[in-house]
Amino acid sequence: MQPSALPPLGWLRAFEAAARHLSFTQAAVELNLTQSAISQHIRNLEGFLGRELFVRRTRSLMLTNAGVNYLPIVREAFDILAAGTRSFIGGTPHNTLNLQCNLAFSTFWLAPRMARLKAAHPWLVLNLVTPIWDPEKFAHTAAVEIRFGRAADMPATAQRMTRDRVFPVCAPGYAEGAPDWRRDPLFECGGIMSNWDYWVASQGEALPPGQQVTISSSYTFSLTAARSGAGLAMGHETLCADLLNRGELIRPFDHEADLLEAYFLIAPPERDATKPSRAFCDWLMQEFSA
Amino acid sequence: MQPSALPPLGWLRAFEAAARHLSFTQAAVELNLTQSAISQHIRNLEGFLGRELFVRRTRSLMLTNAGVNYLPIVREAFDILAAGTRSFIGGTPHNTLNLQCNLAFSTFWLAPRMARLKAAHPWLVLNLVTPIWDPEKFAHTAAVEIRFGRAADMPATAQRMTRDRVFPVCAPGYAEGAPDWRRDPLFECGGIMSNWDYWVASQGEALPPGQQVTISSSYTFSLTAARSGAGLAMGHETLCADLLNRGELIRPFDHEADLLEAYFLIAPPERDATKPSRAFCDWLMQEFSA
DNA sequence: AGTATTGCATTAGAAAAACTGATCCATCAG
DNA sequence: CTGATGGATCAGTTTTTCTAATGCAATACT
Repeated sequence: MQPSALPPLGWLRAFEAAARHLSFTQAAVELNLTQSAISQHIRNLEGFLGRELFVRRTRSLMLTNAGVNYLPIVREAFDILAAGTRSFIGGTPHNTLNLQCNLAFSTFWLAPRMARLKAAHPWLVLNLVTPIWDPEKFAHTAAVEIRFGRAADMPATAQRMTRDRVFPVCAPGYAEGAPDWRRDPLFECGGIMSNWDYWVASQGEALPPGQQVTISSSYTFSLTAARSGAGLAMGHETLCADLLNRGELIRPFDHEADLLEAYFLIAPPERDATKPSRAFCDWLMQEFSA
Repeated sequence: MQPSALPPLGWLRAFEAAARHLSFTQAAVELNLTQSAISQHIRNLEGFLGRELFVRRTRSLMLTNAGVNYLPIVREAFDILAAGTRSFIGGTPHNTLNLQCNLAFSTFWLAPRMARLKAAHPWLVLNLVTPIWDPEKFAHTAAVEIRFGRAADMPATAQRMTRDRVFPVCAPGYAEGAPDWRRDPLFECGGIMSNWDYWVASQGEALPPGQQVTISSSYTFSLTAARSGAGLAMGHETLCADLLNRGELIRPFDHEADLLEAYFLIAPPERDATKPSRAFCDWLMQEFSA
């Protein structure tokens, strides 16, 4: 982060207010300043950014395109700071939870259980953040994060939620009911240890030299490929449970192995948890223990 | 927004740096200030918030619990401002796109097509923001938003993507192939016009007085209910296409009606679009025209 | 047309803040 | 016991922010 790349808060605040009112004078009233101060702040900000933010016509004020694009950025940052600071100071308790998790968990585990969550905590507003193809970026955003990986890679506060098994899965009618992992197309997602090599090795065998595995960047893709009948994917017990139950996927082989990774819950320490984060975490742990 | 509830940017910056280095002196070096200045800023911030942020022990510095909780808020706001401002000024071009859309679109349309997107733009990093049970909160965050609703409710810049039809859907084996919308459980999501009443009325009939519709807060829920064999849901052509193709849902009745709502793409104006947003929007429109 | 009004720009100076440098104090290492 | 480390404090300076007064251009009104 290059902190020097940030304009002073006051300039931004002036910009935000002026953009909202489309009037420097009005903005000045709102911020308890003079119109002169607003004018200067805007000018400074424009100088800083190297672009005009407003079109000043004699009687009316308009945002330039640049202004239109910059406004949401500023708003967002303010919202976060304001909401965070307020709830921190002890003002309005928020009922919104920012939750970060990966696409596969969101699609195959969370989405089907959303109705249950809603039933348990009707007041809870969830905001789901799903970084795709960028698992490294652990958002500062989210109050609660669900992360997939090995225990060793987790921070000390992470709580293990799952203890999975892995096994191949495919579409019901695939290969007329006679799939063969030695020949058929195999799918898996990159960056995890519990892959085809691992499963095959766990029964004392090895993939034939010619047998290639298609590696995708998200678990969702490989599961989707298998579901659409493209081949065999390595299934994780927890995420596949629903699909197996509904008969959208089947297990063509009996052999299964331990999933070396697991889903972990990373949440603020108990005593500082907010109401939404506590409610969600409790619900989550309960779902997993059931 | 109560702007007076925000501490000055400088204080926060000092806090962020000090928390990172766990040292006022180090933070001072990073920010090109004196240790004295950092110390004062932190003290001011602590006074403002009414809580201690650090535990000062003679030789070492620790964050308090309050500090630990406040840090992510500050980081997040900075990240947004820094990233936004930087890309705005024309520094590092970002390859990340923040996209906001609802859960149903994300689950039933986007997720299955993610592999295609990845193939078309391998460099693109997507960050999906899915507000659940709070459709009103249009994130300022997202550079691109996909919003569902009536044309009249959209901003002028919104681009219509879909022109859908609605029709009932249910699980393949439901009611032994003889479903009856006059009697069976009906599901729909609240807040949209193209509901059961509308579809029934469009063929000149009316729901029997006793016939109740279960209203859920998200389209995903009602579709999931139907898919699991709980009853009949009102299907939208675009979102159900995949499920119908895969045979997970069927259309028990022929009659269909126009979907009064549609999905709209809300994106920055062409000339100010960033590379990721342009790439994504182009891909999206192409998918829909195909 | 002439005048009043509205609204942003500009300037100089006052007020407030941020910052520094010197110094103090507590703790820890040796 | 002594020196070094690292934060706290304070007085004074520098910088930024803000105001008040004024100017200017365009519109509204008579």
